[in-house]
Amino acid sequence: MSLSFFNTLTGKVEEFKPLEQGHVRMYTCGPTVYGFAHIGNFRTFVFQDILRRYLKYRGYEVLHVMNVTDVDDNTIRNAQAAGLALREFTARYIEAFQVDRELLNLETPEVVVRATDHIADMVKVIETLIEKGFAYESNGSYYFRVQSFPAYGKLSRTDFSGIRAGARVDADKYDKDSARDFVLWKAAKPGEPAWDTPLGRGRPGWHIECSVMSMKYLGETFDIHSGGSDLIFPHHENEIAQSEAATGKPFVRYWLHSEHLTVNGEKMSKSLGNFYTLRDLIAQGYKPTAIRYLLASVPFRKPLNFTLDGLHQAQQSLDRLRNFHYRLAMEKFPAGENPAFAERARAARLEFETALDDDLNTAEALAAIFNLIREGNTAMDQGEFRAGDRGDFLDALKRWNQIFGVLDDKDHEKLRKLGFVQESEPCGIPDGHPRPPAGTLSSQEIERQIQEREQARRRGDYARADQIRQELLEAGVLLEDTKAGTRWKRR
RNA sequence: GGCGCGGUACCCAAGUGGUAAGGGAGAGGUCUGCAAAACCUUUAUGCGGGAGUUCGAUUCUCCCCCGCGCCUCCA
Repeated sequence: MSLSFFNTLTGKVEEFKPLEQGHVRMYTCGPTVYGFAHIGNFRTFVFQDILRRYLKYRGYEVLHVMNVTDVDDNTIRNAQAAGLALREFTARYIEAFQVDRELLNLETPEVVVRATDHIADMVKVIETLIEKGFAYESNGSYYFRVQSFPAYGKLSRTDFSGIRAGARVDADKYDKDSARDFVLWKAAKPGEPAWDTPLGRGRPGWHIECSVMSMKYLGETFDIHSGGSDLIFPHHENEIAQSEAATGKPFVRYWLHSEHLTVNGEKMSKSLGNFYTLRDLIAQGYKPTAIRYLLASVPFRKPLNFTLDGLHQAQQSLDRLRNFHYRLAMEKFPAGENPAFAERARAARLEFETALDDDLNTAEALAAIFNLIREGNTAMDQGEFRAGDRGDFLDALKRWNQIFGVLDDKDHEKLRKLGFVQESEPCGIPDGHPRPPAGTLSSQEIERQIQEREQARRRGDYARADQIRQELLEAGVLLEDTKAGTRWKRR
């Protein structure tokens, strides 16, 4: 089976064929930087990350552009509330977003662009739309005339030909010819940031930035555009209208939309106030990789109901994965090899590739790797696994992890580096179980104490050995005595 | 009202016209100085309800029930 995606535009799963062989040009809608992103936002960003990783895995050269919306009603309002200039205010949350991305192991797109760096480009496209008769001016603002673009509604499968009864017009804010028309350029208001342009003094509307920046870096027609399902209408519908009206060419070939993250069965959103940021969860002692695992484990087109219990389960699953990886890497096996295991590892690889080829079915890809783990453990327990089989299994895990990006536990290092781990500060109590303070001991110190415990064990001083183990546990470090030696984990 | 998504074991969650992946949790077992951890085994005659098509449906069709999303703030 070849790589296929569900395309919102056609409503079907379609084989993916990029415009240019071997190259993929894709645009993803990034955050509006007026606060910390919440994990609902990150569900989409994790999906987009898995998408770009898998495209690369499949041998494509990926040119990925992501935008940052740094001017809109929300950013302006919050910047004013904070008493900061817009640019200064948004810079803080852009930085926070980058920190969160690093914690979640999200790859950096080839091009990251800010709306306010592209005002002139947007003005040019709006001028083109005016020249071609798709846009009009009203009280210093400019609007796209939806009626002039017959294909309007093709993405969201909505028929706008009839007059909608009860449609409300926000005429108190702006003057539009029709309720459906959307703003391209907003006339300056007192006290708001504004740019002096040939269109007059004002600021861009939200939708125009994505059209302009995507086409600037990717061309007038490109392969993939993705975002959360709430962007289908009106944002992406409007992008299509603006872009295709301006160029006369198809805008995007494959539209990919992720379903929402819910909490208690309701969409997680800032307006509902029912959201968790990454930082909220870290403060409660949860690991960023566990969050990534959870967000990645449900296929992107399925709703995902977020619970702390679910996050705990994700953490446990991740431990199982890492335990096997550790055992595979560290345990001593008899010399030789068993060809059946090389074949088994290869089969597992094909299974997860087939799963991901099918519209990025991450749940099946997980099943493929867990089946390999179980069979590997059994073979090791029964003494059938050979030293020469190690490489094949490691290779399968490594390839799987190129997509999932959760196998290595760098959480503690990253949290420390990024200033999240305070010396001697205890973790919270996430699920009713008290947790010992974590992060106060360096890896070197832990290793040293393990050495000391080993010596105590060898001379039969189990009282001392158990004391060290207990002390480490109280410092948030769990010891495991395995055949391959003593292993430690931070809790 | 229009459009769309979902309802699978205690929890999370795949999937197929031919008889239910995987993970968590629970239970049993193995290993270990001890404990912990780890590992193995095990847990749905059943896939929201009803009718139909079929040799056979959880999977297709129709009707119904429930939850959620979008319908110019929103990943």
